[in-house]
Amino acid sequence: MLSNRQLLVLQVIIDDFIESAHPVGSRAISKREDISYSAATIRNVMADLEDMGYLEKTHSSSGRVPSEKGYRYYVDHVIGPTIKNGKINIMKHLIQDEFMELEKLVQKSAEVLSDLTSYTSIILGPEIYDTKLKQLQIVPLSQHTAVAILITDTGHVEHRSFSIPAELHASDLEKMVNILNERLQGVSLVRLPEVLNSEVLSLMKIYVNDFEKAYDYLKSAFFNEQPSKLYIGGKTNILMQPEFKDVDKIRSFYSMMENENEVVNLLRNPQNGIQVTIGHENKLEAIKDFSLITASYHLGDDQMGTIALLGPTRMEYRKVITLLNALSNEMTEALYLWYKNNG
Amino acid sequence: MLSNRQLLVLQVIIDDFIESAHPVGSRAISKREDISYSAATIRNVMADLEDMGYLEKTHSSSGRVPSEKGYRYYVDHVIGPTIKNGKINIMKHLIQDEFMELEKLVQKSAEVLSDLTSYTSIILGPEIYDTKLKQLQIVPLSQHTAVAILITDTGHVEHRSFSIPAELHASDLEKMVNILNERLQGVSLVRLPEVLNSEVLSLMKIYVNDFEKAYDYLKSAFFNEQPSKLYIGGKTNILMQPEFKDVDKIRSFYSMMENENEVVNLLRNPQNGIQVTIGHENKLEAIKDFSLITASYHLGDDQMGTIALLGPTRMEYRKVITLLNALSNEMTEALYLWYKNNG
DNA sequence: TATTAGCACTCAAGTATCAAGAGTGCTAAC
DNA sequence: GTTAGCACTCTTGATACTTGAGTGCTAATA
Repeated sequence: MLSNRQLLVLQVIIDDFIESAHPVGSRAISKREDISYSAATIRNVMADLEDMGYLEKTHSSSGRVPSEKGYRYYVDHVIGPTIKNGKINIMKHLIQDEFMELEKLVQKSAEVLSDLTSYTSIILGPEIYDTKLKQLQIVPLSQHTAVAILITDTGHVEHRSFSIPAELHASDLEKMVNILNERLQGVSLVRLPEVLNSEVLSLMKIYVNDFEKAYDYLKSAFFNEQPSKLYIGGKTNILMQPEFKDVDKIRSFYSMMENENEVVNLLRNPQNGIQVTIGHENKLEAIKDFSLITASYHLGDDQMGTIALLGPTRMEYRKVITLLNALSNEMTEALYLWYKNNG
Repeated sequence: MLSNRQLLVLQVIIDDFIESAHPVGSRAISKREDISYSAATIRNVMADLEDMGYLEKTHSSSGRVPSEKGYRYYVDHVIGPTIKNGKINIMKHLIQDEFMELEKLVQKSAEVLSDLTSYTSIILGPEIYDTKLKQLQIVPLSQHTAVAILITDTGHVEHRSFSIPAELHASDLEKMVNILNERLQGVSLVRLPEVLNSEVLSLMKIYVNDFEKAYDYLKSAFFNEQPSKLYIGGKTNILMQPEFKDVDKIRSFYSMMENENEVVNLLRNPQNGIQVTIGHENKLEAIKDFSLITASYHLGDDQMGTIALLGPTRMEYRKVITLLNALSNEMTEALYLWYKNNG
């Protein structure tokens, strides 16, 4: 347990370092208005904090720098309790645009978020779990090709072109689409493959010649790859940070960002609320120098998606956490409204 | 006009420099098997080439480095004549996938291209000028919202969600869609706004209540923004190049790449064939250190799109130009086949 | 006359040395 | 318990020196 004075010093050092990116010395601290101790006293406190693992030196006679443990303590005990559950109305003007699709809205939010901080923002989702199939259409383009279009009740549209096998007759295709629409309308997307197997397959056997081929086509066209909707904003922001002067670091960061799967895995956040992962707490090698703050947004009980900010461990935690918390609330609210209008 | 010897030396220097990224000295050249002159002779030649502006020194006693004029000469007179109009079958396996959409195919090509070189690849298009509208659909999602879907005869799908104004009745909406489909089917996309104005507007006046509102909605939903289909591959590749150690350069490069419009403008290439822009020949400040090689691919007479590679001025011109030339041929052929199947 | 060997000269880049400054830890005094 | 004082450490930037690669020029050579 830290004494009040230790806590104060830790806090001041972290605040200072977050702002300046330079190691903080005892004299600088003792000069501050809110500190009434001499440099020597501060030095003693700092030595204690270092022994406890909250601070580090860059070399034997340097000022102190927060360790990851220090940041952890700072986030958990200093910032955490002060966060109010507010909103800032970042998205207000975005939501008002009636043409705005859900996805555009999210994308826009990612941009705003990265502009507001100087970090990289990542937004995952929304994955609407009880999204239901609204309509399935197959529009023939020519004798050999057609485009399949899947529309959900949330206005999300997926499409896939495919060639029509010579064996499959146009009439069969039509029948198939009719069966599918009849049986699958209103079925939630996650249950689609299941229902397809249990209910539709048998029907197709009866009515559609060469149903297997058709079925295979259908399945591969829609139900294989679930594209994760990932929006990244401000990828160049980390280049502003003094800790990323090193080209190798930059490269490993950008390589990671280009790999969607890795980023998605990073964000899969089982817990609710704000989640802070500092430096080596991150499982991914490429971001051992980074901190990642994630927040989820919801509709009802289902987690819908994740907003995150990625920056150096020397991050403006207070600002970022407040912002992310607010935005997550706003998005939850916006989704609720949006959904009410569309439900 | 350069003498044979001068040309030889220029060529050797450029080849060497492209490979090593280090200034090339006279001794190194004279040691080469294909060079039978002493270092002193080479020095004289180099001095001449420098006077003519084809070479530069990095400092008064350094080896020589090609100037932009040098590269220009090299590209125009050394490489240009040797390029054969070949194909390499990069895309062969890509095209065989029957599910592949045109856009995916292009995207994949961009990836392959950047993997094959160590530069950044940019592909624009395909913009199919005589793409025709196949079908227009409006699927209501709820009382207040609907999603409009536009399908072209090339299998391209655009969609936009919008809210239905209270004043607009469902029956009107339906009527409108019917009118639109009837009148606009088969109309080429570029002529869409025009035909909309001339033919459809008057019809709508007659049959649809509150046609103006509906018309406005429609227009804003589809005909405003023409999304340019831009695919970029290997953005991290330039970080491998030794000339981009400087964080500022990296930042300005990535900032530019994030701005789609700028990139698109870069590629709008009025001419056919391969186009090489070296260093300061580029209009965009951010790529004054880069060379850009563009090639167009076609269907018939219309230019359809552009493939490009962006790398340092010290680029493997021979390899890149050969590759791009081949790929442009392949894409033209692939499009032809694709179109034949779909026409 | 064209080529080459030789030599003095230049510059970049790496290395060593030094001084200044910021900061520490410890001790002794308050 | 707090602080002043002091010796000590380490970084940083400046300066100088060395080395090596490379040049330009001149005079000798084929």
